[in-house]
Amino acid sequence: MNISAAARASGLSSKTIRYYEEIALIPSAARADNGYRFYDEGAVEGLRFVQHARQVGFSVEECRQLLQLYSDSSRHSAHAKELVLEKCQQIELRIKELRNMNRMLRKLAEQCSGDEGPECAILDELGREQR
Amino acid sequence: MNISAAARASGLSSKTIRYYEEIALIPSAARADNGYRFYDEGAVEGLRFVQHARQVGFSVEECRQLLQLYSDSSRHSAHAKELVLEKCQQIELRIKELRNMNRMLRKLAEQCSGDEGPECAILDELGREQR
DNA sequence: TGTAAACCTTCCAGTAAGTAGAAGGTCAAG
DNA sequence: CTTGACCTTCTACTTACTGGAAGGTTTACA
Repeated sequence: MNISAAARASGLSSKTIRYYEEIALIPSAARADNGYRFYDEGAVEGLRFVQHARQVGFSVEECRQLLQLYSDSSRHSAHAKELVLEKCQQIELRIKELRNMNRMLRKLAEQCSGDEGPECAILDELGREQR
Repeated sequence: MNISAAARASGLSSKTIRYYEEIALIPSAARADNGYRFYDEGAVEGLRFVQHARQVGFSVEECRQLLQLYSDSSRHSAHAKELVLEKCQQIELRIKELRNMNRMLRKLAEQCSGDEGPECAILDELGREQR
């Protein structure tokens, strides 16, 4: 399986796979005689693992930790669970922040007539002092 | 008012103010004889404007557009309102994405016993094929 | 046999929005 | 006169890739 097939199989792009190898997130791929990288099922599993972890919000560095756990036979599942629950909390916090922004934006939009005239409560409000 | 007072007054850091000047988001500050930047109320208003716009989720480039509107006497308030509502939608989309991630994370956490043993549904699941 | 498309390789540069730190000048207080 | 808190510019680092250039390989087709 060459890199673009591995990309299809894992949901990553070829570029991203090379990048992950470069930063040693994944081990260096084996090479064919012509210098092309090739991937077996085990290698693709590692790629998928990272893709899924990234997809649910883990950073690349966090993926590194998860991969270590993945290949550590003496791991405690509590450790993985802790990482997942912590990530949950981070995401919930971010959602709260975004909801707050949205509330402010809607308040701004409400105050603006949205017509052809130049007077605009949004722009006025953004320049004003208080919170 | 020197840069750190302007920073306090606007809610930005001195570093960020210099950065915004460097990328020409805000006009170059006036200079005192000693070479220090100084800011009058008008300049601080510009800084506050950007701080508020960033706070509600506009990118620096979007701030540039908003500042143009801000200083355009022939503007239509509809234009500002449109930018705000579009940003609302972007944020709502992002919230949906984050909620989806959270749902997946919670599902993973549920399946994991979270004990001292090595078998872990989270890690298994991340390496597995399907969605 | 030639060639064109579609792969692959490496390397360099750029993105967003700052932040950190170094080296050095200035100013106010005691 | 020194100490600390300012200020200046400059360079480099961050995150997680993405784009593109230059060049090698493989495969399909005329």
